[in-house]
Formats: sequence, structure tokens, C-alpha cells
Amino acid sequence: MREWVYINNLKDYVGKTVEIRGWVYNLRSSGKVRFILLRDGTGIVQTVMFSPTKDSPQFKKFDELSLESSVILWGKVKEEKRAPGGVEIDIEDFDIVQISDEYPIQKKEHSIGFLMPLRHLWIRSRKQFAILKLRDILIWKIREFFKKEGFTLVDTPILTPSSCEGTTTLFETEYFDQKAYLSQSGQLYNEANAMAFGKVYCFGPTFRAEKSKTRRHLIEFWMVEPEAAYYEFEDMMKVAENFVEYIIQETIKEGKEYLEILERDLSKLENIKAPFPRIKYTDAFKILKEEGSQTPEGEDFGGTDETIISSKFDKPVFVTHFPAKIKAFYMQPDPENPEYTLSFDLLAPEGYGEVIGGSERIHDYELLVKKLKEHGYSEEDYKWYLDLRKYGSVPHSGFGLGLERTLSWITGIHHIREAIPYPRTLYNLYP
RNA sequence: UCCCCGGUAGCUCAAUCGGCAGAGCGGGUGGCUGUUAACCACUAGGUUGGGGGUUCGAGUCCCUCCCGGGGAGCCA
Repeated sequence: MREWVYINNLKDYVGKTVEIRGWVYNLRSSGKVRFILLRDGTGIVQTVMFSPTKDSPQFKKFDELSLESSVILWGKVKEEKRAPGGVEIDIEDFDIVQISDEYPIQKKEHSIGFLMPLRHLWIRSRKQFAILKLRDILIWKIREFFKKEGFTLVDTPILTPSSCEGTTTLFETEYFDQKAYLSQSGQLYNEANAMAFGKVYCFGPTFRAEKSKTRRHLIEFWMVEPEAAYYEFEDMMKVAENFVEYIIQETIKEGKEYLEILERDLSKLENIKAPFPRIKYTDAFKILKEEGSQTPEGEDFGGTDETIISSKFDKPVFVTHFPAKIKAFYMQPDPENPEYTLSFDLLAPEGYGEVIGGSERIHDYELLVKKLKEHGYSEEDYKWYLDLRKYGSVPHSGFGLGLERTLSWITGIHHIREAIPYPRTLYNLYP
């Protein structure tokens, strides 16, 4: 295979003739000068050609080009202050691979209703490209953290026989002659895995058939969920804050060039260092009442409530000890007051809301059976899960972090649908 | 599911009290030796989301349906 050079490496080739393979990002011409802005997935470079006559063969070929046409180009790399990016290529020749049809996305504002059905093309745009590059970096940093901390990746199934939390928001599908459900969380399997491997995590897509229609919700989203045996409530909160500090700081370090494209105010992120403030649910409600929230105590917070609480802090804030009746059946009751649980949410600043939900899990067999029944689940369906409390049960804790919410926060974007390549939202299943 | 806003050229939008359907961008043609979402000139481009109603006359008012956007609830 013949070798070619990627645009992000061009500065190493100043003075040399290189081959570039890419797509036309923009075209400009001014009499006897022609510019092709070429993009190749690693960056954009301006290329230029001159001709004393306007009907040279190269100019004729240039005039055939349209936006997003695919092109292989040869030319000499030079430093050029006038060019965006600092280097430019003097075109020696180029081959057209394919002339693009008239490209629907223009270099101007478009409505989201226009762009969403063109998502497969929209991801070529600078901002969308930058967001998805940061997603890649963030995912690697998440894996890196758990690798360093001695957690084992143990994958959990996507097709599952029963629910993890509630049944109203499950996607049901046929599984030969049975019913199966798309996973909402790998947590129950994580608990089994933690009893085998000690410290584990799973990381994959999860599905919630919620009819939610807000900037913080996706139908299909990615969640990373650690779970550790012998880790109690406080231990897991420490993991959570160290984890968040690590993935934020490492991602902004490695993803600087993309955050610049997005014009993200980095000072707000550089401040995200553990430890994070903690506030009990009941105390959070005192704040909410002072601020005039209408949410009745004992209920879960609304999105605006989360924003009120998080605006009191310049770091993410833990809200802890939620009432048992609004939380999942498996959460360990607070020994000081069993109406409450050893649970925690982490609220991100700047209105990005809940990015983590976690808890210590019930490890006592009798108590877990009692809670299962109270929540109306069948003991039969959870037989395997109950086994974990029969064969060497230990205290254990875990949490889940929503990837797209975290990425929205890091990138500073307004709507979560841009934090995943192909968002599944209430009304969007295409493309 | 509920509340609010919207649907006019390929795109983003305008159209005063109900009175000739318009602009910018994009497309096409021509011009320009350093453009930065280039610029200049010319040019083509319309079932005003569908159906019904009121009126001499409806993009505009009324009814209804469809589609989109924003928010709420629920959650990560």
C-alpha cells in the first residue's frame, strides 16, 4: 500500500512533498488563485494553487469540485501564517475520487430538525467532530482509571430476563418463545461479578423506554458501573470523587484542541478536584424550601431542584441518604434511620444535573427478600440474585455514571443528543 | 401524557389592519493573483404542512389533523 500523510502530522513534513487523502471542507477562488480546504478526519489544511491563465487543466479540475468531494492530493508543505493552522500545501496535482452531490449542510446556522435526520453527515462538522473526539478520549480515561485502581472489566448482558429497577421503562422484545428486555443497568450482574473478582466494572449501552423529552435524556445511553466487594458507603463515595476528578482532569488535558473548538471555559473544569462537598437529602430540602421549590419533601428532586442545589457549590456535590421509598429495592437502609438509605447522587455544576447515582447494597438475605416483596417483585425472578446473599455474602457498593451527561458537562454543550454519535431520543430513531 | 411555541424557495427567516409572496445564504453563469462562513454582478427557484370553514379577497382569522422544537414529569 502506498503511504500518505495525515493532516495532524503535517508540521513534521515542512519542505517535503506529501500525499493527503480527504474530503473538500471548503472551496475559495480569487481569479488566478484557488484554495481547497481539505479535511481528513485528523484536521483541516488549506491547500493552494496558482495559474497564470484561468483555463489551465488544474483549474478546470478545481471547477468540477463541490463541497465534500473526496480528493487525493499531492503537494509541498510550507509554513504559512495566513493559513488557518499555520501550514499550507502548494498543490502539485490532485485526483478526484468522487464528486459529491450538492451537500445539504451549509456553513451557516441550521435548525436541529434539519440536522438530526442528517446526523450521518453532521458528524463531519467541526463542533460535532470535536465533541465525538472528546467522547473517545473520555472513554479511554474511564477505562484507564479502573485499570489503575485494580477493577476488572466484566461485561454484563444487554438482553435480560427481568428488570433491574422498575418495569415501566423497559424495552420488551421477543426471545424465541420467551420475553426478553433490553438492559437498563448491569448492576445486578455486577454484584455477582464483584463476588467473583472483588472489584469490577461494566461499561456499555443501556436502554430506558422513558417518554422523557428533555435536554438531559436519551433512550439509549452509555453507563459505566463499578461495583466492589467489602466496599461500604463511604468507600464507594471516595472512589466516585477520585474517579470524576481523574476523568475530567485527564480529558481536558488530552482534549485541549477540541475544547478550544467548542469554546469551553476551562477554568470551570480545572476546579473539579476531590474531595467534593456532601449534603444529606433532608438538608438539601431545607435549601430548596428557602429557594421556594414546590417539590414536597420525601419526593425525588426535579431538574430545577438539582440546579438550585448544585448552584450553591462550584464543585460537583454529593446528595446522600435518600428516602427508601423513592429508591431501588436493593439499597442498604441507613442504620441511623431505616427510612433512609445509604445512597448518593452526584450533581454536576452548571446545571448538568445528576451524573452519578450509587449506593451500598443490601447484603442480608432476609432483608433483601422483604424489600423485593415490598416492591412487588417475584422472588422466583430474582432467585439467582438472592443466591449472592446465601453464598458468602459481604457488604458491597457501587455506582453508575452516565457517559453522555458527563460528556455534555465537559464539552459545555446544551443538549445531550450531541454527546452520542447516533442519539436515540423519543422521536428520533433515524438514522 | 401534559403545557408552550412553530411549519412560507434547498437552508435561515421576513411579509404592518385580511389586500401584488420577499431577503440573505446555497445552486447556476460571469469577474477578481491570498481567500478565511471570501467578495462583486447577473440568474433560476413557491401546492405558504394536509383537510375543512368565514370572507369580494386568507401565508395572515376559526375548526381539525399531521409534523417539528422547547419545557414538565421520570431518570444517569
